[in-house]
Amino acid sequence: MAEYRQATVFDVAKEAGVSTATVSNVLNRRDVPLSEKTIRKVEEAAAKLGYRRNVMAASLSRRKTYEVGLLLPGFVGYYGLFAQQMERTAHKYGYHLSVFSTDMDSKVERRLLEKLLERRVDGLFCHGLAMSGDSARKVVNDGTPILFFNCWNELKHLAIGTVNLNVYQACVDAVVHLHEQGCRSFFYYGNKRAFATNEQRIHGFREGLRLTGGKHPADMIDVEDIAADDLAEWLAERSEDATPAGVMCFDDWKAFVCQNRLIEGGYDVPGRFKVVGINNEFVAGHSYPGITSFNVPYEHQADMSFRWMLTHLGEQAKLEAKGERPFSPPVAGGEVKIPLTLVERLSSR
Amino acid sequence: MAEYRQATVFDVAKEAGVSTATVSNVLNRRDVPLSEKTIRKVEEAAAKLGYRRNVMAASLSRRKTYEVGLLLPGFVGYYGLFAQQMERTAHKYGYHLSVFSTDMDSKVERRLLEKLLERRVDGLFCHGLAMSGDSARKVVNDGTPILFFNCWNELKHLAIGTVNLNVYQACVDAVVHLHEQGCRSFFYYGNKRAFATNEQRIHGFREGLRLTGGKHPADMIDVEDIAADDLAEWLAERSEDATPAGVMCFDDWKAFVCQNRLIEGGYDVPGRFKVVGINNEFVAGHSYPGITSFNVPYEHQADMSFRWMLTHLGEQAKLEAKGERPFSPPVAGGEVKIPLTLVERLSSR
DNA sequence: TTGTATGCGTTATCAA
DNA sequence: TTGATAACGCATACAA
Repeated sequence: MAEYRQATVFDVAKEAGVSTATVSNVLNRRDVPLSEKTIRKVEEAAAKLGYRRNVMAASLSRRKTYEVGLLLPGFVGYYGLFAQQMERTAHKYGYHLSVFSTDMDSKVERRLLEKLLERRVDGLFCHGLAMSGDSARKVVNDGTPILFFNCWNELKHLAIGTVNLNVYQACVDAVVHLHEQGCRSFFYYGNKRAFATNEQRIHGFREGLRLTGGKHPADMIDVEDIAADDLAEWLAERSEDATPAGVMCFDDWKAFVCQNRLIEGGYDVPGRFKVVGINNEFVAGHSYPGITSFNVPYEHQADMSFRWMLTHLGEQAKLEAKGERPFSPPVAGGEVKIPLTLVERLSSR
Repeated sequence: MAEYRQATVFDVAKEAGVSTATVSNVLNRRDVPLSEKTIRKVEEAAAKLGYRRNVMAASLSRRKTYEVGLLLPGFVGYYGLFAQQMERTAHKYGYHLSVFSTDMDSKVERRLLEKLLERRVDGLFCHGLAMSGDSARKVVNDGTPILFFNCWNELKHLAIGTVNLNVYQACVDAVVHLHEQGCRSFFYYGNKRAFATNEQRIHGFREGLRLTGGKHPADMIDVEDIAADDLAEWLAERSEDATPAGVMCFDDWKAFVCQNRLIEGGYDVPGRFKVVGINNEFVAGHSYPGITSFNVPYEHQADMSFRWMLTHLGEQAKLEAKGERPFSPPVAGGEVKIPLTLVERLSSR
């Protein structure tokens, strides 16, 4: 129905018998003084006409979009859950979030970035795997603030800050945990294509080995080098039968694949092999055996990221209105580490 | 760096020594005739100044945003994968996609919808579970075209069309398949809270029972009524030991939970119980035993939806430019059924 | 083939 | 406390 033109401030102003400026003032609850009567008049007129503000016009006039971008390598697993939380957090602070997935394709990445800048997003949140150096410099040069999360490469110096899950520490903890559970040989099942986010885990894994005495046999596997079908055999050949071997995996999905291939091969989990993942996704909790993992405080990570960004954008007022204490970020360009917490399950008991 | 004001068409025009209209014409490759020379001049000027079009201004002037909304009940599993595909498809057709998750909360739904309408989206894609009647009517009344997917309730009559996965037929096929594999008793493990999308499956399940002779024992289970921990025992009590029982599940995640609880309870899958899911997610393919499921043609579903919407928006030209055959939608307000294809795995062999 | 002028719907700056 | 009015950046009918 309704081929009527949408009502504008102008229509509302006429209906209420005031000026457009007054309408705008009422509807945006500004700091200017307004009489109760005009407020009521305007609000009634707006309701009557079904007025709905035009975001384009407002953004154009205000020279601020209240839109932020989120650039991810993909949509599944951790990425999707983080996106969902970021969206909630954005709305909580009165922002609109545009989520894009680069599919790990640099052509796509460049195109999406261009789209984001054309939309004049007020700020950009970006996963370390989702942005190249060229793109990052383009954004900075454009004057758009960028905040990284899960970024461990040199690009982070271009950002206003970085919010990282402490996967390093998680891997340290995992090895220590596996050792406590009786493991005397260790494997890391990783994913080269995840670059720095993989290397962080490797560092943690090594540190864990060091802390547990130093000289247990250990080896690295990568999903790129060993087909899933060969995984169980590969692990069995390289580990003793007497004591359980611990397998630290890149994430829950790798752990899931690893554990299922082991079981398929007839190896007992957790008797012969113990498995640990990261992210504590649904699949970890509902597998049998349940997969030991690390819980991610999504809300905390998202809130931290957003408050940092808002502070940079000079929106402290907004934070305080939300009852949040004014956020004092770490050193500009610094890094915040979000701790992950171990969730023990049958796969490592 | 760069606290310069962003370059505008005006700046480009001055730099190139032409008018803003010419700049706009060149940059939008319109149907108007343009001399090679001015095209080059304008493009060089734009590149030199790092000009980037302002989407707000363009949308405002054009009275069209090239933005469409996608309203989902959540972000995980099928929803997330569909969102990712819709985003790709949107970009392919030159549109921007704003994805929102209602989290199955009607307050959230209303707020998000309002945001979408404020942004003057050209159209709205909406999951059947993500929109109430009031909201749907508000959208229609607003004049914004809406297209549903996976919607089986009466709301679909408010839409320009509906694109549904044929889960009914999938369930029919599943029961027939399980029967062929030797099952002589059947269960449907569903999810009441998914309303119509659950009922479609139930209808299919019943039809499958009818087709396979009619009088095999069968029963319904719902995730709301039976705790996952009790599931295995519940199923065992209600099925004979002599022949395998088939469990058709709402989706792969339910199948995953079901299968793992059965294995945990010491029941053989697929010997004692055979399990089938829907959606063919990663978890189905990489479980052990692999879970028989139904593959979803995401790209097809997304493309079909988009072309339907674009046709409604009068953008046939855009479709043809993309080399697509002009889409002739089914009856306006009609329903398209997307077939799912069985993927056999060990869980039902 | 190119330029002029106007409109798009808000917000913000003044002045009243 | 409220009202004119000038931006905001782009697209487009119409004129040249």
